[in-house]
Amino acid sequence: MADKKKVRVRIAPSPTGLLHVGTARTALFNYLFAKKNNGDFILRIEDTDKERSEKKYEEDIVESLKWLGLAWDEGPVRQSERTEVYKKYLEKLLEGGHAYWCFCTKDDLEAQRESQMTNGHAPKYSGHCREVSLDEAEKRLGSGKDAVLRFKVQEKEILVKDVVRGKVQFDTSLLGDFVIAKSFDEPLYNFAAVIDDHEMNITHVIRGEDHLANTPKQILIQEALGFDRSEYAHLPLILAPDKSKLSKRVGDLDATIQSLKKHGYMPEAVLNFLLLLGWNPGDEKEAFSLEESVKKFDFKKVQKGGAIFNEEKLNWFNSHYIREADIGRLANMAKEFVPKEFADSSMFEKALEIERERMKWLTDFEELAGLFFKLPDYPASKLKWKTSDVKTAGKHLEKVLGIMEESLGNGLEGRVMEYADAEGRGDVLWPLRVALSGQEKSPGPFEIIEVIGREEAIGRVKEAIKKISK
RNA sequence: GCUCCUAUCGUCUAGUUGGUCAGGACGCCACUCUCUCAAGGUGGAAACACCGGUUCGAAUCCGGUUGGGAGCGCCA
Repeated sequence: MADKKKVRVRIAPSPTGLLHVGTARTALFNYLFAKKNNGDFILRIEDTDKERSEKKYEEDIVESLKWLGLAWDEGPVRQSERTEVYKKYLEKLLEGGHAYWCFCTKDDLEAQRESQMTNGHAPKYSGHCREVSLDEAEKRLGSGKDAVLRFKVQEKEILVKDVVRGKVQFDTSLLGDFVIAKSFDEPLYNFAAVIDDHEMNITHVIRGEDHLANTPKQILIQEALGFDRSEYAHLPLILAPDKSKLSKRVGDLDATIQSLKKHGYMPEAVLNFLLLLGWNPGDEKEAFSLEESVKKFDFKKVQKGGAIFNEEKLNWFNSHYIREADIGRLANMAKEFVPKEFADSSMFEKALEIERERMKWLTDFEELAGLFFKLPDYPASKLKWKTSDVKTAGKHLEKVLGIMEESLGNGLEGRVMEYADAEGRGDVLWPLRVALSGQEKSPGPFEIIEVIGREEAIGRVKEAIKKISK
């Protein structure tokens, strides 16, 4: 049958920290590839390390992925709940002579590693326990000796066909017998990942380049177990501005999704930014919704070199999406970042609509929009237009006040503008706007009136006139 | 040290089979719009790491050099 296997990919983070932006991008590319091919995207929690894994981090992974909108089709599957599965294969490997018990102590291994390094060799396990027979090993185990399971590495050349990198060759004689489990109940990453990818019918392993060196080890295990080899795609790394692997912080941001969320970034901005880090659509379009990305995505356009995390560009995407977003949706997101009295106010959405084009982050709203809710205190001198004086400002304000009091319904803006055009826009509009906002920089006077209402506006103008006459 | 990966503006990148004023975006600068700010519009500065080859012609093909990164765990 020539039927192609259904595409199945996975994102497999370990819950040892908050979801990293690098992991998020890997998740995105997995998601895009899966959806593009009508395949499945699976979430697998790699929590075999009991000491370092924490439930709260798993929760963060789930929450962050949801926030980004990267919906998975299966999972979360936890490796910690699959020890029986791994045990079965561990036994099989042991029986087949592909693995053996190793009784070497950590100290011995450490000393070995160091001497190898100083002698200019790649650190590699000596194979010391390789010849210990299974009977003998079990005897020692029975007498309470500590041991780990090592994989017997067959020395050979392995050619990996990587979707983004092309052919990559490895010499496994450099590897040394690596540890695949601390015990029957404690499998380690390279082993557990292979078992799961097989059992879950993963067709394409899409992951960060930092895993490239693990690939030959995993292929060796696959071969020993008679598994099919999956397709591999190793994504370039996201780099910090100093070109090192992006680990902890970028500016005052943590390199985690949670940190981005807290700083007032929109999920679509983060996604769009991550999408263009190491991938390009082949044309000059830059703004992509998740749906559009799915249609456009292609591994041929994935970059090979690492990409620096450019905060400025992320910021640009963010302000772009703040301006573009559906106002109701934006309001919902912005509510988390403003005082309750703002969020509950009937002015909230109108104010947001006006201030959104000035916002770089959702967190900007509170400061920008404060003037709507409470007129800031300001000195009378601020009402003076640059080519004029305070007294003239007062005169114009009196006149505008008159117009405002007369214009009950519409027509206010037209009439004020008519007056302003006659008297000089700056002379009229500047004092008006400062009277309404109390600030040198603000939205236009009519926008402010639209938000705070005519009555409040009249009050503020009267206050300005009072300030001047004092 | 060893193995692997990688190399176009400051940054993200376009550049299918060699011929482009080396294109776009972010950022930066100028101008413009404008009562201010922001947004918008227009324009500008800004790159093929280096050295050799192959060729009439190389960012593109080949070789080397240098730089950068990752990995080398009883972490993932």
